[in-house]
Amino acid sequence: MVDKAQSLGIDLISLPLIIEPMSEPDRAATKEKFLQFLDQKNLRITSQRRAIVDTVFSTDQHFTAEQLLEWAREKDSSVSRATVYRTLPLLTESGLVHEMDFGKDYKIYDPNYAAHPNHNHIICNDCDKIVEFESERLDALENEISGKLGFEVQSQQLTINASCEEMKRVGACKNKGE
Amino acid sequence: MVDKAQSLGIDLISLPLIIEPMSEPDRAATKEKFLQFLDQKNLRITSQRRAIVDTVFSTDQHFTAEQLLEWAREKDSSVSRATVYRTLPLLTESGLVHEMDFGKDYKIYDPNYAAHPNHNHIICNDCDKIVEFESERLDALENEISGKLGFEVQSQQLTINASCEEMKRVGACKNKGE
DNA sequence: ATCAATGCAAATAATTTGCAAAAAG
DNA sequence: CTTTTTGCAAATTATTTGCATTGAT
Repeated sequence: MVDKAQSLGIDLISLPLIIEPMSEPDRAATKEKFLQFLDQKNLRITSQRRAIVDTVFSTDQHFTAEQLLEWAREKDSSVSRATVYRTLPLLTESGLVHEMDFGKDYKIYDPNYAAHPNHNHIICNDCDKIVEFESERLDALENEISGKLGFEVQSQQLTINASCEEMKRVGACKNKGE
Repeated sequence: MVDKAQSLGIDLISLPLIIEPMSEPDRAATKEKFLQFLDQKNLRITSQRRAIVDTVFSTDQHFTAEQLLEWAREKDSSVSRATVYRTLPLLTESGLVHEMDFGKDYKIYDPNYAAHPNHNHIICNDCDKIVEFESERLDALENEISGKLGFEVQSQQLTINASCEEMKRVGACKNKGE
């Protein structure tokens, strides 16, 4: 996508981009990285961990701990809630999954940071849909601001709560129902 | 501060600004707004609510529910934890205090949104100090990005986790210990 | 064999809530 | 007086943890 746009002479720097879903090979490669991460820490690859990891990297969807438990149990019914909660910190520590808090009473996990380490979220207040996007201009501005204030950015999270313009015009959100 | 900079010909749009603490009169006016908010909802101004509200708008510091309880009890020892937890949603609903989640297991409340509705936070990983700043360029970029993606911004939160450059050079964080 | 990892069930901790008594208007 | 608000203590809920057992290497 980037190559195509560049060949067309489009100025990508000025474009905010909705991020593409990770491809299956990308997800498989990310899973492999996580297995290596476990190996480096001399952690064992149990059948339960394998079920959890397979689940996490089989989707580009956000998920909660409870959803992960449910999905992982479809692959291996012996997976317990405790093991899910013990595995999630390993996933976030590896940097391949990010933990997010959108003000609900549960955490949300995002497996798309491996491919898009600086992406951000717009949450539609009408349909609760979450759109992921990245913007190089935004990254640059954050670096500039932080530098002027005497800091160096290590990570950042921007969440924009928004309404669909469609909703206001037509009275219904085009994203509704997904 | 803004006027001074403008008279000097400084381009404020390009400057990220660390926000100034709210002045005592500003805080008093904000408290008044909240009392009006209670009145509009036909809610009673009890001695406990008065102690809580006096506490909240006597500072520009962030606080937790537990801290608010402790501080409010210094003004009125009859304030209970339940009343604090029942009053916090009123404060956030009024828009004069914002609830924030920085990944800890408790919420943090910020009374500075009345004066600076779009401000953001840089958290120093070395000393945990939180710096509040605002940037019109950032606001403009967020609006532009949202618009291109078909949304209209309603609110936003940007948190930058950063390290002090001072820390890296000198090995100690100049903000440490506050 | 050895030691990490598991499931279970109990523990934690922030926040919420039912209820009878107290207080605001 | 009437209705809201309170404190208390019990409940809730996501997450964490102790421990005896199981399983990976």
